[in-house]
Amino acid sequence: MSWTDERVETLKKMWAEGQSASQIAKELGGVTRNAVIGKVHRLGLSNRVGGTGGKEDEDEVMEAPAARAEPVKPTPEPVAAAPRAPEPRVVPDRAPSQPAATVASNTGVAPIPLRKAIIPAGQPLPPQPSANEISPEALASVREVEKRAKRLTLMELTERTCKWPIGDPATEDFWFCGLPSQAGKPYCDAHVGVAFQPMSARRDRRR
DNA sequence: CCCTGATTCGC
DNA sequence: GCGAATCAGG
Repeated sequence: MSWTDERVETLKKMWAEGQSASQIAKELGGVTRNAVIGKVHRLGLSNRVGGTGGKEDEDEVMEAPAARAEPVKPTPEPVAAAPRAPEPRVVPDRAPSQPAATVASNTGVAPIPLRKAIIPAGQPLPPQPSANEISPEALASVREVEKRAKRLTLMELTERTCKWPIGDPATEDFWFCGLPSQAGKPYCDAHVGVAFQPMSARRDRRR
């Protein structure tokens, strides 16, 4: 494989989107993440944005919120014709017994009724009658994480990537979280927090 | 061990 | 220019 204009373009785009070198390599195919990183450097776009010089994979809740009232990434490109203004979010109907079981065997046929659970991606999330069984902390955490979701497709999921579905399965605005889910669990920490809850917590929150 | 990007250096 | 090997780190 060689770096055709098209492939370079994909590389630039994905790198700008914050995708990891390995993900870009997977997308392109025929190259390793090393190749991607090498190319990235040769293209002179090593520093993602701003140039914090920081490493990667910064967990937790940001660091040093100092003088920062503007988003870090202004998104230079308008992307395609994707009117993702409101960007509806689906709150998966989680159940300890078979959470998002539709994921594993998802053949495109998704639970349509979920559409009812669509909520606007607003800042304050008022106590919802249906989703109020989830702790506010967990919800906040999830929203935060989903911003940084790897946006994996069904095919890209592995044993250690979060399989939490995000978006509307009926549209193109659908992907899987994809963040690390190490402990052999199907979800990342944030989503595990929403998917699995202690019985006591559920009962306490119950009316 | 999983993963990340950064750098080196023979090709 | 390319990218595997290696380094440094979470």
